[in-house]
Amino acid sequence: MDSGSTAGPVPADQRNVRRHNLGLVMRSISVTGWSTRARLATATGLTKATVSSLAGELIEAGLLTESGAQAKGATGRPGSVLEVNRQGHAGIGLEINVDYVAACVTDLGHRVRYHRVECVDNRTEHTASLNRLARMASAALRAAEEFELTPQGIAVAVPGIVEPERGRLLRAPNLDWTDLPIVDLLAERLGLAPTEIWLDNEANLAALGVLWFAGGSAWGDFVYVSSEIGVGAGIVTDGQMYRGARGFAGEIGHVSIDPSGEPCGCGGRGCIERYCGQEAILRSAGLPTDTATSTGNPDGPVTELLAALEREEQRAVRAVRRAGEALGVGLANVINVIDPDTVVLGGIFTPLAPWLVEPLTAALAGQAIAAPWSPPRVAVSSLGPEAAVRGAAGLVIEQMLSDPARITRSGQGLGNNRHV
Amino acid sequence: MDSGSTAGPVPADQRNVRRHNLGLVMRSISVTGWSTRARLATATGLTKATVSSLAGELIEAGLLTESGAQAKGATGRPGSVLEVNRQGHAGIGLEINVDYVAACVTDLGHRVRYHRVECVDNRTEHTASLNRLARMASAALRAAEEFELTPQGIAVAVPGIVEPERGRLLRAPNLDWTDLPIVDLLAERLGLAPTEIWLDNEANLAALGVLWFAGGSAWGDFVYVSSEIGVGAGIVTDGQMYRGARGFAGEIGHVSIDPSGEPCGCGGRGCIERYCGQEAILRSAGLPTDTATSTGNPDGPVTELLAALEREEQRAVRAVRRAGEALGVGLANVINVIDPDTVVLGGIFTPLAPWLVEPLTAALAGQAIAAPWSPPRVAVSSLGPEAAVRGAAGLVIEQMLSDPARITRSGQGLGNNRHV
DNA sequence: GCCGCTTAGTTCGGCAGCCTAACGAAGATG
DNA sequence: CATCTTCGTTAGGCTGCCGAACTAAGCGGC
Repeated sequence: MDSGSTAGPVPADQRNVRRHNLGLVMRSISVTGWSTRARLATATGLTKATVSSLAGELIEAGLLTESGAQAKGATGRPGSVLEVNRQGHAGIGLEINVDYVAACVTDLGHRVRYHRVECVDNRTEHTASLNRLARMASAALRAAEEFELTPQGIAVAVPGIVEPERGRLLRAPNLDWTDLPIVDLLAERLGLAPTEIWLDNEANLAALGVLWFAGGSAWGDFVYVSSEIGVGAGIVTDGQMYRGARGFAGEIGHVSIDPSGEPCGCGGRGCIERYCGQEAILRSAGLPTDTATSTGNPDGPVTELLAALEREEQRAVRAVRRAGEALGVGLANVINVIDPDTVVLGGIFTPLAPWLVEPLTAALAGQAIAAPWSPPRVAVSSLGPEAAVRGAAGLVIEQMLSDPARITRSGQGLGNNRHV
Repeated sequence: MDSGSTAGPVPADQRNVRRHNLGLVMRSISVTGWSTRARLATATGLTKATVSSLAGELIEAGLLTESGAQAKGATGRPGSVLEVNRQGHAGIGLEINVDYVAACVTDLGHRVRYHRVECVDNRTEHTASLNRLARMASAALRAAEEFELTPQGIAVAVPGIVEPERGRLLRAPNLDWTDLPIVDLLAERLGLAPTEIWLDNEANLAALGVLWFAGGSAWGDFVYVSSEIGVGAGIVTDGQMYRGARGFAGEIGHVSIDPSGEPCGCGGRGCIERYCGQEAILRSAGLPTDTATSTGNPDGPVTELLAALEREEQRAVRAVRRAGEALGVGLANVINVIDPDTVVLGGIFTPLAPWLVEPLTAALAGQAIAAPWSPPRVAVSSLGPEAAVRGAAGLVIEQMLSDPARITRSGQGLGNNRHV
């Protein structure tokens, strides 16, 4: 939860150079999985001498491991292999959503080592939900310990509008929660410092999850759109999340595609959510909309919808096609404004994609201004509803990758600040 | 036109530190107008020793001037005043728009030293327009020389979609120009290297113009929306332009507010431009839409519209109010997606603001999701149609401010590369 | 008018961190 | 076993920031 933001202009000195280059080496290894000092030198543009020094520091900090020599056979001395240390640090991701709570543990190699989901309706008193979340967090921390991983932070995804600097949830319409200092409440329950816990919007973190865990870097700048109970989007530019001035960016669910349309709970009319939200699709398909145990639940109404689609029931197919069309119209507007390379569909859009994509693409082609000579790419996330928790855990991991110096300096592991 | 973009990850060394700190000092002086070494040290967080060294280099490069001592009277030795050098380097801005061509010269202090507009219809063969533009550029260069300013670059604003890296105009619907290598064509006519000329979208540069020449830094992240013949927007985040993956960001004119609305030339339906463009407003006000000599022309139809509004003619007032409402509905969607602090109105919206803002604000309040607890601010640019040329000239200036090292190193002034 | 006080700017030595160059290490090849 | 190639380390040099000491310049008190 450390601000990390631009606290005004700041002078640079050699430490910045070091920090930058440590991150550079870490990143470079992270994308290819492994490397050697010589390879790193050519990949990063640094000299062998400097890479040696940087690598030494990263190994010291437990971020890299040196694992024997490179496969022999080639001419010349074989390099010694450097890998991201998968036995060292870890990130913890948590998620509260309308109808489930989830936790996961990820190692520095972006491997998911632990993952739990509990289906439960959180549209009630928030205390119970937070207690449950704290229990799951504790379990995840214990699991990490069993794997001999030292967690370096916790990130929490929530389906609402957030003030990341202060760790507050401002408003979650679909949970009916308002103005909750989630980071503080959770820190207290876990006995951790609030600076060790981050909070962000579910769609934003899901976008990052897709970026880091589903090959999203190949998509360039992209908009991740997902539907669960609500419809949200996360915008990724230049490998970074675009959060907007106050962190409200990506509220695509309440983009209007028909100003004279049906009124929405947000006060507006004709919001995308009214056409493409889970409930809207189910209703228009003539299926029950009992969302209490839907998304994560194999017996939920989404499963029923999928079954109906498989059976080619016309009402279901038409409902999904209409949703795709509406989404396309709304997304075209988004594309005209932010010009992404790709649109990525997630959440329940992932399983619905076979029926959704064609009408969506058609609508995009009609309205997106750049469409004629560079039509927007449409991709489907393979993560489905897991994207957000993974993104949360990934956030912690990525902080280590891009600023390894933090670990180099600070004491190791979560919760150590208590004793200072 | 130098790419400057991220050519992959790049190693950092002490030179980066120097570059950063040179920029820091330059920026710091630029915002306050003047400073002293001691003040700079506290303002930037650098030490006096370092600031001294940096200032020396900047003076050497002609970016700063040292002008006598600070006003006496206070206790202690008075500092010696450092100012941005207004007699040194300059930026040249050019603009081609539908019904005029403009040029301006700006000094390092963001002062406009020269400004010319010629009203002319450019919706014809582009050769004539480019010839005219080159003539105006030459005149501006001569003017700079007369002021003893050395131009460091030229930036060109065009009303269309652009590939900034290659300096090509891809498509300008309102000019009916397609795929023109404007930078190359202009460089040839002026005998300059293409790397000394930048090209960008008119709305983007206008947004920067507003940021740098009309106190826009107080607005935080903002969306600048202007209407001339078309309706365009520029998005400024963190003091920088948001260009999107391919530079098409901000094409707000073709955001749709009614998917069953009137068809638009872009292929879509119900585009904002059909409601808030200059022609649309004039037509719905029952005025002639002869745009050949409108925006820059005191006898043009916009002047007539303003006169009608002053006379409180109902048809004109209703037309503008309807435009404001439509713009509000469209902007609400934009705000929900990119969450700016402020919306800034420019172009012909500037004079229309007294009649436009109220219905616009009302529409925003109804549909923007964050409106209830932090309503979007609406501001009006004082620059009107001059914003884009100024932004273009400012772009050159800002490059010098944020990376003074470029000048420190390179030969002085435009066109010197010819002789290398 | 001299002396001390305060603030400004410079000089100098120290240190971090990158670079170049040279060198030892480890395997392949003949 | 000598030679070749590539890898990684070590030593020395340079850039650039910092801290501290020093000089500069104005003010005010006696």
